[in-house]
Amino acid sequence: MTPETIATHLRHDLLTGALRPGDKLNQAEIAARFSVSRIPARDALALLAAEGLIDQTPNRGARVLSLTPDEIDEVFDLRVMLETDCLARAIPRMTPDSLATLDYALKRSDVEATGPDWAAGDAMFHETLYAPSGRRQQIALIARLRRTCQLHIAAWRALPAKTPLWLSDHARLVELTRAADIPAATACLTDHLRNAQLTLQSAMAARP
Amino acid sequence: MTPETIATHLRHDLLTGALRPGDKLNQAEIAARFSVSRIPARDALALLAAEGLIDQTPNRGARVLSLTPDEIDEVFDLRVMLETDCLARAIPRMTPDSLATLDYALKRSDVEATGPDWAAGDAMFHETLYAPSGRRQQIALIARLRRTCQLHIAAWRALPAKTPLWLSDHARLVELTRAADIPAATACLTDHLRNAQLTLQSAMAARP
DNA sequence: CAATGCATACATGTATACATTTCCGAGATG
DNA sequence: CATCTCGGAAATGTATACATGTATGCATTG
Repeated sequence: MTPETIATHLRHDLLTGALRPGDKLNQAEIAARFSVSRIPARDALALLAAEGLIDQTPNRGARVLSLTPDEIDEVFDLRVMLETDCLARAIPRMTPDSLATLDYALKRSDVEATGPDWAAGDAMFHETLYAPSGRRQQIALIARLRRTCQLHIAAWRALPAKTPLWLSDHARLVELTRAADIPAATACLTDHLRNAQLTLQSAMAARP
Repeated sequence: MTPETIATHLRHDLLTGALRPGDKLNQAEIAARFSVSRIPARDALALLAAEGLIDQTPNRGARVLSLTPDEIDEVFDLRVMLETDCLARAIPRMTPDSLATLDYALKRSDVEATGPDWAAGDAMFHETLYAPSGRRQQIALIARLRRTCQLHIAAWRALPAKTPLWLSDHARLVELTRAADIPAATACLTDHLRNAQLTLQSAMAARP
């Protein structure tokens, strides 16, 4: 059981709502759960801290990242900026191959949408959408910001109710991408993200 | 000697060119240098990895981040996007107080510009410039990207020769910010960054 | 009764020792 | 002569034990 494996399990818990913002992560508990000493448990926490999913304070342990509504707005603004730019760069570089891969990703995310790991399918779809841009740094940054949002979305169960909506958004994104209509595609993506933002914000406002 | 302190020292070495991209970071050496066991040395490396300044590969140690010219271009593109946006948001929120602070930051960066830690002064100036935007996530992201560039700039000694140029850019940025001329200020900032990008690229091309 | 200080339990941080993996070069082999 | 294999040295990873720091409750005090 390596630190990466442990981090993967914990990441899953974080992104599915089993661990919620503000929750404390105890080294000894993690060590016991995975039958290792505290050292690899610490290493796993360091990995998650590097991804920005948890906050570590010296001598005070690790807590799940907890963003304020204002900070969440900020992150969504960043995502709109970075993701629309990435999509605009990806569209001119789409090949028949990458479009076929995208179709496949759409189908897969459709299937996973009703399961417990719907977020993984969503993330996979968007990664596939942006991949042809070839912007690895930017894509990694986007994935990171997406995860911090997903952390809160999962905790407030803010999206599953609107699954049909974002699935149709995805389908439309693929259409517009195939049509190489950059303005419409980026506008659609912006809408898609702003919707998620609103849904999350109202969920957080309803149950603080 | 805490891991944070060790990381601070190492970060200094990284951003001043004492440690260059691709260099290996040996846990035992770091531990010996700071008279601690390997555990805090490992923790310090984890902190630097979280900042994106080094790459860690399991069982194969840590190496200083080494970006390809293409990746550097990508990072500069991201910086232009994020920094101009941040500046555009900061300008309308400038107060007499923040402008005075900015003047002070300009003077300080001027003084430090000829010293060995010129980069710290540069970073401080830009942070002060963006601070009124109130966008903490964005500013943190910018600082991170700036550091990855600085890592390469220091290694190739790519900027010191052009110090007068970027100092005058800074002065002009303050002027335009005081005049609340957002288009001109963001254009100036874009130029400033593109110049740094070109200088670094040609330095890397000259001595690969 | 509120506030402060203290003691104890608990969590995190560090050192040492040992296990495992990787790296590098000597030697054999085709 | 090039390539492959193997062995030892060096580096990283992990477990255990101990040290240090933090938090919770209770007693004390104003």
